[in-house]
Amino acid sequence: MRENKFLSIYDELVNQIQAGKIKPITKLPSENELVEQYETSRETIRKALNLLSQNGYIQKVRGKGSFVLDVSRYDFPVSGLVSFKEIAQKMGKPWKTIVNELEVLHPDDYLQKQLHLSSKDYVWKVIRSREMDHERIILDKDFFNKKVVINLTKEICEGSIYEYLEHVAGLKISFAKKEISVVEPTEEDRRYLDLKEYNHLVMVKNYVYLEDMSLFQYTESRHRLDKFRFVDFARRGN
Amino acid sequence: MRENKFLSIYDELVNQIQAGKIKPITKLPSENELVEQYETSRETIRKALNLLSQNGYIQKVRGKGSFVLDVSRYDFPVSGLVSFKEIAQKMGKPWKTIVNELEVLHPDDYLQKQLHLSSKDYVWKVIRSREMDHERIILDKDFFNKKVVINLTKEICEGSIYEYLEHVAGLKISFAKKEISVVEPTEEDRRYLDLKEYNHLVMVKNYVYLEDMSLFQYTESRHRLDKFRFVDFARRGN
DNA sequence: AAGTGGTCTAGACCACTTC
DNA sequence: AAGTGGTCTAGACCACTTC
Repeated sequence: MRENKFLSIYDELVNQIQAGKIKPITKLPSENELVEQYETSRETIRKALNLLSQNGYIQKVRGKGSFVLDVSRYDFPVSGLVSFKEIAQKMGKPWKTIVNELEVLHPDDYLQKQLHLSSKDYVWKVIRSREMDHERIILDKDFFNKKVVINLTKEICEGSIYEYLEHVAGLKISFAKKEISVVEPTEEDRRYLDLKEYNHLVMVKNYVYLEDMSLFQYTESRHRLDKFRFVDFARRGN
Repeated sequence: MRENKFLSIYDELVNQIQAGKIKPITKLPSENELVEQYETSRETIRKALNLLSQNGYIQKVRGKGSFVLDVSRYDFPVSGLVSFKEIAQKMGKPWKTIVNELEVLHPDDYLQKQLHLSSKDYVWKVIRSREMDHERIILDKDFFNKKVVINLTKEICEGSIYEYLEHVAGLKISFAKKEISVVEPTEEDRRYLDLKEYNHLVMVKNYVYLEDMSLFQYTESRHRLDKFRFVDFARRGN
């Protein structure tokens, strides 16, 4: 009984929806019925249902009830923070990460501005090529505040840096801001990517913040045009 | 006193943060203090604070308090549903919408699949060029289920169709799914856009759902590479 | 030990939908 | 009139942080 009550109710309902035990378009039991089923209070049931709603599992309609949405249509994760490793594994394709550069240096002007640092600070610079189907299609340029990320190795960078930071280093990532735009490739891009004839690439800037509100990571993910795909799921209001 | 209590508290705090009366990094009054200030219950204060947190205004830390984030850094709206009109006005540039095509027709195979319709149904087809700084940089191809959107005119399409649908037609839009990818321009794109030498464009597919869970709109927004920008703000966990 | 936010309860009144 | 979800209250206990 360690887990929160509303979370375990949420988990149970998610499982039933994903297993197809509760079918799309059908109505969930009413909040009062769920109160009896789970022997809890209405506010606790409502917390579970609001989570389901926020995550796109149900649609609540005042006066009517909660309806199950067709989850099978959303083939991509809702969350905005997804690692290359997760995506590659989901797609079931052969993938590899190549660590091109790994070093500690003082941030240049641009990086000072992105990470809110001074020229006397230190940052980790990690340049990695992401290979899928034997083509290098993504170039990830990660910069970490050295004060926050003390230690990094080639082995860590070949796996998922996120997994290391969250589970081993114990960092608590709270939010991230992404900016997507299209740019012309640099010499570096041509060196580390199999760019083919494409003369543009999609750049995803990523600013990552910790729980204490400090910005500790700036990343540029540079994607070959033909392999780029981004999915966003936006709810309006409640 | 028509508005919800938690919403008016939320609005008041947002105003104070945006006006700089509550400075970034400073701590908000504790929940118990706010309970006294606003003469309400703690759960109501918590609803207001959770909204602030979800919308990126504050960061709550267990045992410590709620901290104000630096809002000035997020120059773009958090929400995923933004109309061209809103963006253009925000940027303060001269803009115009040109309605190229407006008609009712049976959906073709592709559209039947996108909108889950049959060949016997009817859809509105709206093709609009979006002009900013005297260049046509976005081509919006909107398709609406005729059963839902009964009436459309050239005048409506020249403004914001969203505004019309939500405020005049009374439709309640609940969520939308976006897919961003890069494609080669078609003959249609070349006809309706000032494409310059670019031989790719960014395509944003948009699936829009009503409150009753029905999919009623499919849109392709086709952006000239150099003018495309998308910002996403993702919170992790609570 | 005192203060913080996170969870939970049992009750109330309300607006909206259905019949 | 009965059922639905939305808001609100006044209280309780808890885990975590600070001193």
